Amino acid sequence: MITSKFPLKAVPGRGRSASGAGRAMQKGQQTKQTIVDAALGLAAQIGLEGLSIGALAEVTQMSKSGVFAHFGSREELQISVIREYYARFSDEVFFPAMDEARGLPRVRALFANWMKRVAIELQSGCIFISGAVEFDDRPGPVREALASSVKTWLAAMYRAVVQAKEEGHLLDDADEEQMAFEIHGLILALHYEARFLKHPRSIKHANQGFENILIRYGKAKACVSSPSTQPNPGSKE
Amino acid sequence: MITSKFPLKAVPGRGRSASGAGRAMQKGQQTKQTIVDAALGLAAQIGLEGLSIGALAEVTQMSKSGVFAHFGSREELQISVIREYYARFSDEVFFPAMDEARGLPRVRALFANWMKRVAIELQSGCIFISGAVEFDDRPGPVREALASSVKTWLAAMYRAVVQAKEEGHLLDDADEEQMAFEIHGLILALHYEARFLKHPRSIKHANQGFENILIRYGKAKACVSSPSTQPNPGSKE
DNA sequence: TGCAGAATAGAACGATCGTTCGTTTTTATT
DNA sequence: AATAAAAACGAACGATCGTTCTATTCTGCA
Repeated sequence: MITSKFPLKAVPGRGRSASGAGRAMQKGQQTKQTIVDAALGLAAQIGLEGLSIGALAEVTQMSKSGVFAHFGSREELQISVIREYYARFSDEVFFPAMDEARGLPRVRALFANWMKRVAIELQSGCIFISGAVEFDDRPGPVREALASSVKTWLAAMYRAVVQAKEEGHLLDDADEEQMAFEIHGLILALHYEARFLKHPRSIKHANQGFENILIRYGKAKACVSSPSTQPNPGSKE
Repeated sequence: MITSKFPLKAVPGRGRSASGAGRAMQKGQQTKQTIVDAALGLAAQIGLEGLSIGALAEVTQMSKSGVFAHFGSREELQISVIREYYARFSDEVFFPAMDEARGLPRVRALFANWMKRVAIELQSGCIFISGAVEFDDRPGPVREALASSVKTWLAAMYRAVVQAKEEGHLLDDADEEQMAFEIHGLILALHYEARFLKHPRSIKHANQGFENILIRYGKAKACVSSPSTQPNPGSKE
């Protein structure tokens, strides 16, 4: 399913056995990917903490110990799930938006893809959101892996906002960090009200909220809302 | 600790034993309150799903069965915790704000108290937020109790915004539902970035975000930010 | 001071959890 | 086809979970 490689992707060449110079490993990585896929779907519904090796074994039609052997611990399984989620998130949210022109168009694309990922897509939840709540008081490697992924993504969004200001799309007094915070809030409110409260107008509210942020921070001429018809897509990265 | 009664407070007169006309019940309710207090503190840290009767027994220095007997099921314990949280939330956020003048001052007070409750207060989390993530895919009476409490509170905030528009404090084209959504987003972003990411400027961002919402929706003359010095506190309710 | 009933304790249940270990099957290479 | 490593299984472990049951302690009222 995944089509490209990412900084946080699992490194293949770090097997536990120090014997030999790593010759054959095919079937293992393959079923491990199957397990992680199933785990990701499970974690999106019941959370990272709700992930159980027993339930995972049932879904994948394997034995508990067979599943367990691929990770060595439950925490390592959770971390693998986080890495996989980060990879898919990058694939669906970040990279497609890089095709848009630097500045406001790219910020628009990032927000739109983010929204699609968080609430519109399937009925599964976002583990960047559920995980934050589960691990905000629970230190350890899982929390660190999650926080690292989230920070990377939020920093990417922040960077896009900074570029928008550099490109002259935002007012001179625009606080980029503040703007990124408010955008984040819209996504969180969307996730909360759409998924938990089943509020039918959440998507509209999130979109309108984004436009309001642009009314506050954007220069008037840059506030047209058709991101797909940009005149100059070939600007350098 | 709780000083007043609330609509969602536990009803005292529904004991399980149908025998007799319910004469004496003092110690029971008292220790039940102790248990709920401890459970609330525990749930605020590890979530409603993380609540375990065993851990609760340890904290309260009671036996598991002794704790259990007060609720009859884990779900009933969770619901009791939700009711208690709702009561405290009302005490600390809603009712104090009712002393402020109808309209924008009251909206300001509600937001300020909400912020205090969610992030500034102790290091415990907000179960209205963590619970939403835990139960957004888990139907049942606990989810219903939680959603009911949250909806009651969000409706109260929405009502205050509607009143602010009625009082002429907001622009005529202001969408009250939209504005309440954006305010909710600020609180959620504050909770996320302060608690999980430990971001030091989250509180400032939330406050600034609120001011930005007022810039968008409020009439200029009503945008002064000193809610405690209102000229007419004696307007009718 | 008794006495009924409420409140708590204690032990045990079946289930599930993550994990360990020894064995067996499957895989990839010679 | 033979072989060694990798992969998966199956059973069991100690722990903890929510819950049930019976017995004991405590409380409030006559």
